[in-house]
Amino acid sequence: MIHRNRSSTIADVARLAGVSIATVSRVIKDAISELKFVPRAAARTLASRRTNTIGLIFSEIGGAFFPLLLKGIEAETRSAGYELLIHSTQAAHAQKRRPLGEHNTDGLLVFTSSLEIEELCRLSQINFPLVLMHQTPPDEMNTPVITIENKDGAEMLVSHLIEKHARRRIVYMQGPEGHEDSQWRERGYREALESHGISFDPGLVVSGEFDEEQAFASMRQLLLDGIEFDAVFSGDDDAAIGVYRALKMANRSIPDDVAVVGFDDVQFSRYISPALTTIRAPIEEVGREAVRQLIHLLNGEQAQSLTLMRTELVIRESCGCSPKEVNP
Amino acid sequence: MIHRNRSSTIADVARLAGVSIATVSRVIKDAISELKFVPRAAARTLASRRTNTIGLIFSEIGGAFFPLLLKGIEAETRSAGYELLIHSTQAAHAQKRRPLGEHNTDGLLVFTSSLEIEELCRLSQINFPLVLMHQTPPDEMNTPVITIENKDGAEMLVSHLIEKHARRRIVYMQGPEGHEDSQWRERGYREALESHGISFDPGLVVSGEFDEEQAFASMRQLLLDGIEFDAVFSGDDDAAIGVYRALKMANRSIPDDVAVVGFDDVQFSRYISPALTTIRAPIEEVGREAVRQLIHLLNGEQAQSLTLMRTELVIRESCGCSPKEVNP
DNA sequence: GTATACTATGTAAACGCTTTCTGATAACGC
DNA sequence: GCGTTATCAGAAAGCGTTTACATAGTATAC
Repeated sequence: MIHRNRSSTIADVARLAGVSIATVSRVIKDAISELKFVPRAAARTLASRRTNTIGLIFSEIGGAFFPLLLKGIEAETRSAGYELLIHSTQAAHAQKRRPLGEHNTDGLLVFTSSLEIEELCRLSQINFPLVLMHQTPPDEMNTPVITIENKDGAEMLVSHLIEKHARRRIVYMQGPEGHEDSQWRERGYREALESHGISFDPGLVVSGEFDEEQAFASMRQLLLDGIEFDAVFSGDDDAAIGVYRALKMANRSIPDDVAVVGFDDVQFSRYISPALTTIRAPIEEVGREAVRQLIHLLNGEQAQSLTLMRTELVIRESCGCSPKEVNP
Repeated sequence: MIHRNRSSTIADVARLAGVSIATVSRVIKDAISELKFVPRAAARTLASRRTNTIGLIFSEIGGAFFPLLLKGIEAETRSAGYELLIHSTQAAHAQKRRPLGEHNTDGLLVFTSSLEIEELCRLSQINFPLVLMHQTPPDEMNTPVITIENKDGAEMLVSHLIEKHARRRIVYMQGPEGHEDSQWRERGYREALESHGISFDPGLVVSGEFDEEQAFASMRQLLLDGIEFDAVFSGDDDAAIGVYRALKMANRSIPDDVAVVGFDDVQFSRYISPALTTIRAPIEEVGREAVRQLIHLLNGEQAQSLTLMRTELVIRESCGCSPKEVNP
């Protein structure tokens, strides 16, 4: 704020109104618009010990997933009267930068594993308000978590492939190592197989990293290796794009030769060809709910320790269902 | 030679301990990390009169456009050592909320018309560092602007439709009223027509609002009205989706009956069917550059008053070119 | 060996607001 | 009428840093 030239302070307002500074601080009603007075956030923060700001820590802003989450978070944060400071821990995890924390926010929203576990513990220990999204905290930490029904969703999806489309050799394209969403989805996948009497084949689990390119590469390899399969459960929709590309390149028809399903239902999923059958995750709502829980914490109220959002099967064409059954 | 027993400097300690000064210095650092000391941002801000924070004002976080822009902005902001405070002026424009400004940021990035013109002027008058994206400032304001070659892009696109695919009745689906990108694109559209001896028909300009639904509705109407056309230049890629839907519903083949082209080249553009021919706008780079210019301003240096980013024609299938010519 | 320039260190004054405290005045009960 | 309590301004004490200033100590030059 170097460039402010003689902008009015609370003292100016007090003088104009003929009252004390304290009065102005209390009764910030009149005289303010007169001088276009805007309280200096830093001074306020320093005195009141509240930043009035919520921090969001995220890993990758790129994907199709992020805008949905952010939209929910932004809207809810705003309507609660808070500011939003965002921080992405892209690539250089080792960056020296001081992360968001007690010094500049009232509370933190943390997505997946975008924050080192030790920093998480530190914040938790000093009782700093924290809400996790799509990540279970270590046992000793009692931090609210918002996540989605990954297992149920995956199970629905895979069961659909088995029951409606008679698929038996279903590839699971998993996400990044240790990614919780991916682990739960795999569990759902396995349970669906099991409950339909299909034995689990580790050779059908490949790495997709929730990333188009990686998914493409893994799919190519699978095809080159001559592994047989009649369906692919792509860990998320982004990876499904890579799967599509690899299959088309190999002249395998989707869904006739290989049925493909995704997870998340991001914007493009309905537009790709064939339209992707997937699981709709209430991503925006996850964001909103996370903020709500954090606000509870900020107000000293109790927060719900686990919020599990329902997921929903969205049937389109890539599983083998016909376009007619599809609603746009 | 220590005359008195006082005055132990870091060098004395070092000498006495038989280690280097650097070692002693490191000990101090250790003490800091030992106490997990993190300077309070507010106090720092108050004393130094710098927030070390850049503000971003945006209107709609939803679209496919936003993540790209944000990614560039976030990365560059971070690498310059600043924090990022984001604020969206969605829907309720009249919200009482105090916007980002002198009180909590060092400078502001403003996208399109997401900030009222009078607030813009106010900030400009108090010499507050400001950078505009995709929006020309009022004359008296000397604020740096980053924008893209909208006109050139549009002209390339339309010329391609005319020259390569012999289209003559080309619909322009414009963006929101007063949206600068849209205005320039229309100008490019008109110039392309003119330079090919095609007269401009106002009846072929319809409203798409850069929005899928609105584009869908306008397209339906056009079809119902029986207006003849053999191509559609959709103001942006989001709207192109709506155009696709309306045309498919009316059983018009893309690109045989109607060629469709978009603008922006967002993530899904290459995946929809047929793959969308469009203009690649360096959105992420716009974000980066905007931050760079703002940093210049913050450092008291001169900033470039206008940065015009080149756009590039991306030919896919929706214009009528064959898939073979396409690179993935 | 002294004068001078320079550096490191300590001290104290902002920074602009919130909040607690204090005294004065008003309202109230008996 | 007096004493007690509620009400309300104004005064003043922070809030946790930076920074300007003063001071002491050290190196450099003659």
